[in-house]
Amino acid sequence: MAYWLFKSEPDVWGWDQQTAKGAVGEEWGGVRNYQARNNMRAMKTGDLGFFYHSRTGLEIVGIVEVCTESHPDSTTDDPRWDCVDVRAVRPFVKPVSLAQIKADLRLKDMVLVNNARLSVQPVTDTEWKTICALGGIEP
DNA sequence: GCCAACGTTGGC
DNA sequence: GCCAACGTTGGC
Repeated sequence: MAYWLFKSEPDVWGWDQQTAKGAVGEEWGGVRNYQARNNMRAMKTGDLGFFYHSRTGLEIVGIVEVCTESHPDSTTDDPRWDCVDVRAVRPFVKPVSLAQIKADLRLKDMVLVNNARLSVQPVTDTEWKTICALGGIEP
């Protein structure tokens, strides 16, 4: 079981919209970056991910679960692009801000800190536990 | 809204 | 296969 982080601009697709999709979830389409796509191809059903609000918000707001493994992205005919479906699991009691993450030495190696532009990224077990604690929930 | 950092494209 | 030009992302 692996952990991930999904970025979205809340003006385009936010946590509230994700939550409204319920257990059915929603396709994480529109990704046009090979590294991000490869990360999605590596995902298994049941893997968990953080839901991060980029550009505005700049915080992790909740947890999603991969509910459908990699398949062709319906937002394009280009066969290069695949994506997974994710569903909302639970919100953080307290969102964890980028500033908080940057200030925490335990999180200094996070991809979020070191490769800000990658929109779908891996998260280590340790980072997962640390951030869940900061968010006020059990991992 | 700006712009630095990064990824992609395409001419050579 | 290099690299300049261009487009996009995302923090500030």
